[in-house]
Amino acid sequence: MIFDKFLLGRRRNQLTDGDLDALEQAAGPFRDLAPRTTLITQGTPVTFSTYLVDGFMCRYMDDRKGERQLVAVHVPGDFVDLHGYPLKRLDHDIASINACRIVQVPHARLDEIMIARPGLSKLLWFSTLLDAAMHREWIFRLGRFEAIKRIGHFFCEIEAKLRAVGLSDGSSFPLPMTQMDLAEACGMTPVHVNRMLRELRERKIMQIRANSVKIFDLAALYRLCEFDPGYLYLDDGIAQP
Amino acid sequence: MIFDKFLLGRRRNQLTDGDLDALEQAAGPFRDLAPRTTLITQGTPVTFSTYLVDGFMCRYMDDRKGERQLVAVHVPGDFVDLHGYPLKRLDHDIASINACRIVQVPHARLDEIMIARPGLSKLLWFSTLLDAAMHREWIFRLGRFEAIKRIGHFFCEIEAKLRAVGLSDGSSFPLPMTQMDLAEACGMTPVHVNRMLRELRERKIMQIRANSVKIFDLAALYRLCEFDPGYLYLDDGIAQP
DNA sequence: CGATAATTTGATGTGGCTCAACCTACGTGG
DNA sequence: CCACGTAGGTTGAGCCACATCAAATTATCG
Repeated sequence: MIFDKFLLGRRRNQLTDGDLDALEQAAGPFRDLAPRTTLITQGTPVTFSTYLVDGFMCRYMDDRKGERQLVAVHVPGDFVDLHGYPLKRLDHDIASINACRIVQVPHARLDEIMIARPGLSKLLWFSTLLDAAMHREWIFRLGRFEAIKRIGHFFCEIEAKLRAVGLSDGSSFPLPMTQMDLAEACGMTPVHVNRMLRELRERKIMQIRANSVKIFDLAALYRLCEFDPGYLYLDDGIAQP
Repeated sequence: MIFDKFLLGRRRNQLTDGDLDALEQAAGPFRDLAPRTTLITQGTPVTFSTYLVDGFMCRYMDDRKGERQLVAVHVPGDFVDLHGYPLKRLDHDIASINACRIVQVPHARLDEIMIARPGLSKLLWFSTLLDAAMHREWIFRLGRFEAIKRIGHFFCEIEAKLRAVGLSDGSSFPLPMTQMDLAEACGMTPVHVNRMLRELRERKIMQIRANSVKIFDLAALYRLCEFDPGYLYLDDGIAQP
């Protein structure tokens, strides 16, 4: 079962057995990625899409001075660059954060799915729009939140996504990101990330160390960052604080 | 010809006459919207999607204190909330900026298109992913650019989009946004927007007044904001500075 | 165990915010 | 056709959140 986490927590029940079979048939073999490996470079034409089986990946853009901004962080069960199928080339880079396992689906196979399986096609489309919804929330966060809320909100999102696929129990979860990574995700400097993490720790809300996050008070974290998981389009009951 | 601007400048030639007919058949009658009218409210289930024939619209989210962040600005030829079709409800509000003309397409008709026209379906999917690509650029802009580049980059994007549908000649175009709107789009205060606009004026790069933007030196503007229109997925030759 | 990456802390600078006033354009009604 | 109200735009003064720079401390791993 390669796609056992795909859309888990989100309309998974609309995937028929036939749909799942079609996906499994379309997928290539498992591939392992070393940590911090660039998989796709901006602008290069792409002919397959990548599904993340295990590990964490990210998408990012660099400016002229080499300053990096993450635009997405991906967890197991995510179709990392399914948007590359209609787009044909990507406007950003994609890389692993830690050691990852992926499978790749050739776009030619997706063409067959588009013709034969409109229901599955619509769900694939839906999954790319989830990313767009998260993009919007990131815009909101960067445009209107101060540093501590930006960081906190980011953790809320990752926690909710991981919970949906069974990788968080609401009080702790793995996260192989450095403070530099967090800074690149939240539009701030690593130094300031460090100070904000200290504040979250001192306020007994949460703590991050050794690639693992501990949440002491998820309700307080939600409150602090005005977190409302509606934009993640999760099935009811998932991601309550 | 309702959809004469749809995907103009972007793979328009992949739309067959049959595809266009199917779209025209699916669309309801013209509808006129007064300026500053909310069309869709966050969270409400949607059963149709809106295509913008004329005017400017925007999508936005508000925080607890009522501070607003725009997440997209739409121009004629945009399918404003096509993403509502797979998503079924929206995570943000949609409103007109000035007086707009729209048509609406029931989602039931899009279901028929998904079954009968995989090629058109893929182009519709593509058009929603254009918005996602713009979202990513907004994230980048908010996370890594200082105020003057944020504003300038926003103008570059709007100009390029308008040029693709024939509404800008590269040196001037209509834009019915107030400085407050610009502030909400660029994650800053109206006061600071005003100062940055003054700087752009004094540096003889561009000027905005009476709902109209004049660009004195587009190449300089591109240079200032590191603008690269690649993420707009325009056909070659459009949007050169 | 030494090299290297990551985290932590302090001191100082500044871009953009806040608050407050004033100015200008424009639509409406007397 | 002018008086007035209102929305939008402009400017100044002071302040603060976050950046920058620099250095020390602590993990991590071959």
